Amino acid sequence: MSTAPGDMAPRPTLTQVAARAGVSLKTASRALAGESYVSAKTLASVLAAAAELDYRRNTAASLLASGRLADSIGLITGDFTNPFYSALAQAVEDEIRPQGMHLSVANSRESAEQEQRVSHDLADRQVKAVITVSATADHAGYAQLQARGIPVVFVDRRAENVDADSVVFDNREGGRLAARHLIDGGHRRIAFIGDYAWLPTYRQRLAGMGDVLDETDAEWRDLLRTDAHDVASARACTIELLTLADPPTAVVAGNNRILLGVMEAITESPRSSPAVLGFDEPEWARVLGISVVTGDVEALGRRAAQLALARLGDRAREFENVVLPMRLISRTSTSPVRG
Amino acid sequence: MSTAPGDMAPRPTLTQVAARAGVSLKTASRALAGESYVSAKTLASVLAAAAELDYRRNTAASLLASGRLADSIGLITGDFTNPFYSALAQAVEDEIRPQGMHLSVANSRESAEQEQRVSHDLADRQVKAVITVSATADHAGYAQLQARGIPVVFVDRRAENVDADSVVFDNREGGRLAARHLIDGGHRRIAFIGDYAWLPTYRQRLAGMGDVLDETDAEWRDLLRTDAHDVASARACTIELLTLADPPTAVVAGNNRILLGVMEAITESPRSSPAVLGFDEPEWARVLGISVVTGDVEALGRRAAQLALARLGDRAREFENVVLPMRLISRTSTSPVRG
DNA sequence: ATGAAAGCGCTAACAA
DNA sequence: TTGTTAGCGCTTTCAT
Repeated sequence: MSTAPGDMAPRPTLTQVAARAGVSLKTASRALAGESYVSAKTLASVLAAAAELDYRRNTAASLLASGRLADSIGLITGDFTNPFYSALAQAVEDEIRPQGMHLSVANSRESAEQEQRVSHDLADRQVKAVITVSATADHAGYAQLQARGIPVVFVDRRAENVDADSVVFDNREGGRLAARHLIDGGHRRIAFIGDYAWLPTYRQRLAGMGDVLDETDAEWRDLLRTDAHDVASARACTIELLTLADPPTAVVAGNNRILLGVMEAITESPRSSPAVLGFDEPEWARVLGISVVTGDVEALGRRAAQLALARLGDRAREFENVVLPMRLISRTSTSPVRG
Repeated sequence: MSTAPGDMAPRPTLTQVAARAGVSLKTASRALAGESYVSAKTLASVLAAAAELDYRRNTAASLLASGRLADSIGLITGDFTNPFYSALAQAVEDEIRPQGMHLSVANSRESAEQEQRVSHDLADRQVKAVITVSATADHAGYAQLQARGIPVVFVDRRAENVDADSVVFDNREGGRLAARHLIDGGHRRIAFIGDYAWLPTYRQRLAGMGDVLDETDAEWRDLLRTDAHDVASARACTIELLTLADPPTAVVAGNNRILLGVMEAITESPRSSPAVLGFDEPEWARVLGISVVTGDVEALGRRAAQLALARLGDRAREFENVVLPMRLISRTSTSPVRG
C-alpha cells in the first residue's frame, strides 16, 4: 500500500501487450486504435491482454508518432477565481465534451507576458485550438499560434490586429440599457466605476452610457472612475464617491468584481445609500436585489467553443465576429436576513 | 494573416537548429537544456539559431525520450464553478509556481467515474503529482496512480482506504463553533441543511453540532435536512422549513452552495426571517452580514501543494494528515441597498 | 488480415 | 567540450 520507490512498476508497453496476445506490435496497435482489418479473434485477444496488463496507451508517444494533436481545447483566462471566467470555462467544457474533447484551462493572471507564455504552453500540450479572454490590447502575438496551425477564438474581448473568430457581448447596448434604467428611475447624478481604461468592454459600456446620458441633463462625467480593477480599489472609489459633498444617487459597477467592491463600501459606511446597478451577474446579485445588465455567459462560452470546433472542421471558413445581446434585469430591494 | 492550411509552417526541430548553428544534434540539445560542458561560443550560436528559427522544444518528445515527468501538478475538483474550489486552485498554483511548476486542473463533475477518468488523464499528461478533492468515499482507486509513481494528496476530504497525505479542516470543531454561536444567540430551534449524507465534511460538521446541541434542550434533529447538494435543492429545503407550523429560528447552511440556496429562499419569501449561519465563506457573505464558520482555503491549498512537493522530494516520508482549524466569523445584520 | 522496418523529436549513454 | 549511436513508445508506410 505504500509508495516506496520499489513498487513503482513500469507501465506496460504496447510491445508487451502484443507479446502476451501473440501478435505483432502493429496488430496490437490496430486493435487498440479500433481500426478495421482486424479479425474478431485477434481483437479479442489483444483487448484481453491489454486488460490483464492494465495497459494504457502512452499519449505522448502516440501523438509524437502520429503527428496528430490531442483531443483538447485550451482556454486562457485572467483569473479562474472570477466567477465570470469559471462559468465561461464550464460552458466551454459542456460544449466540447460531447465531441470527445477535453478542456485545458490556463491562467494568464491578466499579464500579457504570462498570456503569451501559457498560450505556447497550451500549444506544447498539443491542444487543437485555443479560446482566449485576452488581457492585452494587441493580439498580433496570437498569429504565432495560428502559424502553428492552432485556431484561436477570442471571447468577451474581440480580436484586434489578427484575423480570428470572436464572440463578445453587445457592451455598448448594455451601457445604454444601464443608463436608461437609471434615468427612468429619476437619477441625475450617476457614477460609473470602470475597469482598466484600455479594456474594450469598459470602453464600450462607457460609450453606451454616453449615448444616453449625454442626451440628458444628468451629471456623470465628473463621477466617472476608472482602473478599479480589483475589489479593493472599487471599494475605495466608492467610498470616495460617497464622501463627496454632493454624492451620486446611483452607482454603476463596471463588472462583477467592481460590484462587490461597491457593495462592500456601501455596507461598511451606510451614510448615504445610492442605488446600485451592476454589469455581469454574480450569483448573489439576486439575493441582494441588485439590478444588473448582463449577457448569457453560458451562451458566450458555448458559442466560442462552437466556433473553435467549426474552424477545426473547415479552416477556410470566414472569420466570424459574434455579438451576443445584453439585457437588463431589473430588481427591487429586498431585505435579506442573517444571524 | 489568414490561417489557410498552406501557410502552416512545420515547426523547426532540434536537428534544424543544430544544422544552422553548425553543431551536432546533441550539442544543441545540451545548450538548450542549459547543461554544463558547453562552450560559451557554442551556447551563443545555438541560442541564436534557435531564436532565428523560433524553435520550441517538443515537450512530448522530450519527456518521452528522457522518461521524466512534466513540471506540473494536477488538481481534481468537482466543479470549478464553485468558488471554494477555484480559490483552492489559485492557492495551489500560487504555491507551486515559484517552484517552476504548472497547475493542471481537471473537473470530475462530482462523479466517481469521471474522477477515475481524469485522474488517469492527468497521469497521461505526465503530471508529477495529483491533488484531489475526491467525490468518492473509497479512494482505493488512487492506488493505481501511486503505483504509476504519482503521489496523491487528498484535500478537504481525507484519504480513505489508501495511504496518502491529506489536508482537511477541523470540521467537527467547526460544527461545535456553529452550534455554540447559535445557542449563545438564544436559539432553540435550529435547522441544519447539509450536503450529501456520505460526505465526511458534512458528517463531521453534523457531529460537531451534535456535540453541543445534544447537551442542550434545543430542538434540531427534526430540523435536519440532507442531500441538498445544489443551490436549488437547498432553496427547496429552506422553503419547506420556513413553512413549517413551528419554523426554526436559525438555519445553518452546510456549505457555500447551500448558503446561497438558503438566502435565495429567504429573499423570496420573507414571511419569517430566521437567523442564518453558513459554512465556508463566499465573498458576498460579508456584504450580507452573514456569520460563517470557515477555514483558510488559501492555507488549505498551499498546504496540499507543499505536501505534494515534499513527497516528490522524499517518497519515503511519513504520510501526513494535516488538520487546519476553522473559526467563527460573527457578523451582524447590515442593510445593503440597491436600485 | 497481419507483419517488418523506418522514424516522429528528443535525450542518454558512450565514445572521441 | 563535442559527436555518435541507441533507443523512449508509438504509428506509419509498404510488404506479405
